[in-house]
Amino acid sequence: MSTRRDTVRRALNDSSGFRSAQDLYADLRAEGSKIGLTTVYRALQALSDSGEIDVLRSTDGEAVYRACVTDTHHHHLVCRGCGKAVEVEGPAVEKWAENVAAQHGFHDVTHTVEVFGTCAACWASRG
Amino acid sequence: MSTRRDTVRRALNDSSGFRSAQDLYADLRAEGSKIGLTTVYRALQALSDSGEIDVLRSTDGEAVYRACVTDTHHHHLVCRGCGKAVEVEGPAVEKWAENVAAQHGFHDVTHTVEVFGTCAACWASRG
DNA sequence: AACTATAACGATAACGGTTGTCAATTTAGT
DNA sequence: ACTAAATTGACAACCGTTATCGTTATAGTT
Ligand SMILES: [Zn+2]
Ligand SMILES: [Zn+2]
Ligand SMILES: [Zn+2]
Ligand SMILES: [Zn+2]
Repeated sequence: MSTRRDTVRRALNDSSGFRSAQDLYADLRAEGSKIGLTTVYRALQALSDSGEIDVLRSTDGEAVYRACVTDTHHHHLVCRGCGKAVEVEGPAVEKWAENVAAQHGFHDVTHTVEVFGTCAACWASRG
Repeated sequence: MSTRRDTVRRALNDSSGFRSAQDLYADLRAEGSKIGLTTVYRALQALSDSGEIDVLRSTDGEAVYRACVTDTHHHHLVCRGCGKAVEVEGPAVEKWAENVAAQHGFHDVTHTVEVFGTCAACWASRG
């Protein structure tokens, strides 16, 4: 198994929120690593493909990644201020998605559900 | 009010699914319009800013737009094959999102919820 | 209608995130 | 050690989007 991939995974583990490839690249270079940007992208791709990390698109189209603790299906509550993310489950949402798809005759259904807000800390420090 | 903006809005109305800026540009040029790509982007931006159309990010990061019939808060059931989209409501989801955010002390909450699948027509024609 | 000020337009260049290329380096197997 | 295969990283290419800027259409005034 690749050393670089482990490096990227560890860097991602060190963060509590979603990070972009370029974020992680900057972090690693800042701590002295000689890793290349291409390798960071490749590692994230591989980790994402194998389901080890979660990926979603930020509002401006950038791909952001997270090493989640939960290994079952879940969603995220993300702070707009600091980027911190909480893993959440929603049985009601899962049911609803299946039902609404079935009602309209859709098959092979997936869904994306993300909740955004301002966390307590950011809310307090903003006045 | 701008003529070009109306042109883009009409082109979008003619489609039942989400379309990208480049899709719409291709459509309009194909039907003889001399519109420029920049203008299509500008029109979509303006329509999106004024809330007249919905925008979301496709899985590969491209921005896609739709002229929705419903003018209240809603979500979408989108066909992966033909792009057709159905507007759906989910009171259960709205409740859940609010609750989960409140539980974790988050304020000023929004959410994105999209359901993807293969519609009946695409499912039948695919075997 | 003619003139002017203002806004809209479109070709092109620039931008930013991402992916492809390929030679160099590292790793794994013998 | 020696070799074959995989990994790496600098660089260029790609693609969607945005900024620039000279041109054109629109609206208001005389
Ligand atoms: Zn926060
Ligand atoms: Zn789910
Ligand atoms: Zn379909
Ligand atoms: Zn909603």
